[in-house]
Amino acid sequence: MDAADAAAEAAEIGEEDIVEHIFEAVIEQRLPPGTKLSESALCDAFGVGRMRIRRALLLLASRQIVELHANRGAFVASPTSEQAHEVFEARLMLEPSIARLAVTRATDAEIALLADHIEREHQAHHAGRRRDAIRLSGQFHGLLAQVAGNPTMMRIMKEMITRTSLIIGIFGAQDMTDCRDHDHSRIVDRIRARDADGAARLMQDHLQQIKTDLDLSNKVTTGLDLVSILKR
Amino acid sequence: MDAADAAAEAAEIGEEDIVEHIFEAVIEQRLPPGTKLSESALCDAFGVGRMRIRRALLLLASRQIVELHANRGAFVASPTSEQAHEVFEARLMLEPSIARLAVTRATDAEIALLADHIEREHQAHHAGRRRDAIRLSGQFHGLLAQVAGNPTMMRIMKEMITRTSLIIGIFGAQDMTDCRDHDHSRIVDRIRARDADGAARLMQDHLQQIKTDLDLSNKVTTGLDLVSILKR
DNA sequence: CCCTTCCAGATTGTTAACAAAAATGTTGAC
DNA sequence: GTCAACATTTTTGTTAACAATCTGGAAGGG
Repeated sequence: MDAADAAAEAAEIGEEDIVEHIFEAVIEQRLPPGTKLSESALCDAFGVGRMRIRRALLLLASRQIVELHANRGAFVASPTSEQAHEVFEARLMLEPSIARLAVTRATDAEIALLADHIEREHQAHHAGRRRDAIRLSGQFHGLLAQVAGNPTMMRIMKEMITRTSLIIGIFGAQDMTDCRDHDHSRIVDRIRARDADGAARLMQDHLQQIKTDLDLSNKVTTGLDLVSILKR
Repeated sequence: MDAADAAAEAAEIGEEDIVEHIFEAVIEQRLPPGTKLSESALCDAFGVGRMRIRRALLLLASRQIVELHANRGAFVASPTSEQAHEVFEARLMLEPSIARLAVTRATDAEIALLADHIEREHQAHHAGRRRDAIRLSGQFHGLLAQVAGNPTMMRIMKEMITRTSLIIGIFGAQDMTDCRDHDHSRIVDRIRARDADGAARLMQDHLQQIKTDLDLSNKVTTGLDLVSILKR
């Protein structure tokens, strides 16, 4: 259906669209880490030539969302526990500051938008729509970066959020729903109250919580590991 | 000579090398903003096929170092004053924290490396080797990110540093030597003293100083501007 | 029975020719 | 003489065929 959908769009489908599509799929954990992304498969999935796919994969690789192995193809990235540490360290540096900025710059309309987003998160969570809940949970952090009003930062955050999805897919407990929407709700409360320090601290606690919920001693699920495991 | 040099390497020259080379040239302000990067020129500059060049340009575009205009070609990016604001806002978020991390993690050997680097900055500055001074000044921030020990952050910082070079090229005064090496020296002093707060504050002041030295009311120097300027 | 070696199939990487678009230069009419 | 339309040239974008590499399995030997 993806193929039909994409083919229906027809006309012009740029590599940016493909990148966006794959980003979404990774965030929703429909593409687990280590999944092979063969060129021919993607070609008739999106109904475009090999060149576009190749460029899209290169862009995704430059964003650390896929890994390119020479003569072997493209695979959805499998972050190591070290990389997971890195990502959370970076997010802990950035996102409290982003929350501060959001407090400063959020218009009433944007606050309403955030509240609405949280409502949808809440609904998806209670309706058991796990996939939507995961996606919305990630998108909340992206929305916050958008409210902060810095496109450069947004781009960085989009990468971090997506990589976090991969990390949770590898190291997270199965019942874990990424972020609890309650944490998000409290952050928006602080934004509404124009409490920059409070929002920053809540964001820090929130990220710390997510990180400690992970089991960073687990190992990767990529093909190369099977080799090293089964070699014994 | 670049062509001969690159051709001499021969054998295998990956797109990463090309990207790195262009990064360096941009940091040293040998490639001013708006410079056209025609494929054929790059082809015989690096002695590789058009495909490699194309991939390198795409990677550079994904890092906001070059702009790709459809059917027009690739140009060295010309950040707007808004984008300049964004970059400094992001750096002001990141680098104080990076400085803190560096204080925590720097080994004695790394501190010696930083001191050595500053010495070279000092020499280049006083010898009037402007190009070297600019490059070393930028590299100091990269080195600090390296000491902080987070590759993900290093990648982000490399992009920020390079974009800052472009920004200074557009909005900076001609006599401006990017960062004064004295600021860097004081930061390393704080690292040596294991004073995280001090290092972070100095870094913040340092970046703020650079930003206020810019004249962000200037306009771009790209081809499109000539049109609007000469139209009168 | 297991291991190594080799071959067929499939997939990726590269090259070259081709198509399309933009920039440039020229001609002709007003 | 100036402007506009047209033709040429250059540059970028795309496609398709070709080459190189890896995967998986089968055959052969230990």
